Amino acid sequence: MSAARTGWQAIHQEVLRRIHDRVWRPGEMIPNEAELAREFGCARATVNRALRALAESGTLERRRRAGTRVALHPVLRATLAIPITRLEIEETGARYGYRLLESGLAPAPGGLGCSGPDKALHVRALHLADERPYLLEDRWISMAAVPDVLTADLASESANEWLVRNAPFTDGESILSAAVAGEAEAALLEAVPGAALFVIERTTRDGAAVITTVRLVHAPGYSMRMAVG
Amino acid sequence: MSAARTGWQAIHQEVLRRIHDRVWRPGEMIPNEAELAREFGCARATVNRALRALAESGTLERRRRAGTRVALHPVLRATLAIPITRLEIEETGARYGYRLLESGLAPAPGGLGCSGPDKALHVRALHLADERPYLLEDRWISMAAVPDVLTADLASESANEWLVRNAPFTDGESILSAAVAGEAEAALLEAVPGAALFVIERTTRDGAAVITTVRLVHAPGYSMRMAVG
DNA sequence: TAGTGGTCTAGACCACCTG
DNA sequence: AGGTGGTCTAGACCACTAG
Repeated sequence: MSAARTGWQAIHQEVLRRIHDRVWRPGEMIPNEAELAREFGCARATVNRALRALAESGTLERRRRAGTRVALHPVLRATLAIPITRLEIEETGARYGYRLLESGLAPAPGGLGCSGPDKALHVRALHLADERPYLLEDRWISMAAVPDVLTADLASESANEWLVRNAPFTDGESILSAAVAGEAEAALLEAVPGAALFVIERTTRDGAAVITTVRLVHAPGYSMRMAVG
Repeated sequence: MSAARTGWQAIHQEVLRRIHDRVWRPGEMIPNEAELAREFGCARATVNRALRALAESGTLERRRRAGTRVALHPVLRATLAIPITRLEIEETGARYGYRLLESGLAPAPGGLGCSGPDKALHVRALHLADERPYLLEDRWISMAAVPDVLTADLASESANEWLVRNAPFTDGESILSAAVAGEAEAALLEAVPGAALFVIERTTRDGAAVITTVRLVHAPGYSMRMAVG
């Protein structure tokens, strides 16, 4: 198990047990750090280490002066690892394939960049698993933010992978949704028109500047697994 | 900003800057804690605090004896808050509505429980936003794990909400996918048959015992936003 | 303004693992 | 075998905020 007989993990575990067993109920205050340190016979810093971990995971709510309480709405946080598409496919044991469909400069669409009509690189590509369509990628890359992308050979390496290695970013967001396959998409993904497709639209930024916006359309049958807890 | 002139957050920020500016490149080793402590003029524990945070976010990889290196594949972790459905709807400013469709005991389906054919409570319900269908919930609740659920009034409070308050869990998983609306689902969600629906299948456990398995089918147009970074 | 968590320190010992 | 991160300690000061 993840048990620990000593140290901050033991305290972490014991606090979790008390919450689980309703010794400390949601919304209730728990003793302060000094008190718990006395109870567990350790330094306050050790208690702090355990309670901080529980606060970071959303189990506890801590505020100076106000003290520590059990979170009222156990805000579940699901964590999702977003790998490079090639690795995602190879991890399933399938052979990875990649086909560049289209690549060219074009005026950037609305969302990309902030200062007027920037130039952008528009790339469409298909990722394959065991020679079968797996993911359709439709991407805009800001030339202002990543001019070097012109030197990349996007026929042999996906924009996804090149960007991960060469375009540092600070933050971004993803929007997940479901969409019906149109005729064009269906043909590329070897699906029937009308099939349900899992779509991810992701934007990544470096500070305020948008680096890239991408629409990822998965072949039918795709599902995304997330751990909870 | 999230800047900090002193303390571990300053070190956290400076390390991020060096990675971002490619002073330390992906896969490269960085100086050990003692060295950095000398450079920054602080205690080793302070450096440890900063580097540990970066390791937890996947930016650094740390191993005893081997040292600390910049993560090779910046494993993006997207965090998703899973609120109570009622709160999720109310946060958009819409009026929340709830309609219990069906509730009854039945032999548990395959995945639920581990020891033979357990009894389970099968609940189907519809969540509404501004009187319009928002989410169709089809849930199995293990009677072995949560016998008290029989005392709940699932006509006035959703199983979702009752479970969050009364059935502590330790872990679980969610699977996201896209599905085509069948006739029955379409009717309930006031959608056209053939529409693309966003589906979440979630299982939560308490230790080894499954508490509940639920299939959540969202009305067309639903999307889920996740922060990246 | 007093009490709480947040952080830092200097030192120490330990667990792990690579070379 | 020895160096690395992981952790603990005892004490101190600081930052925030409820009352």
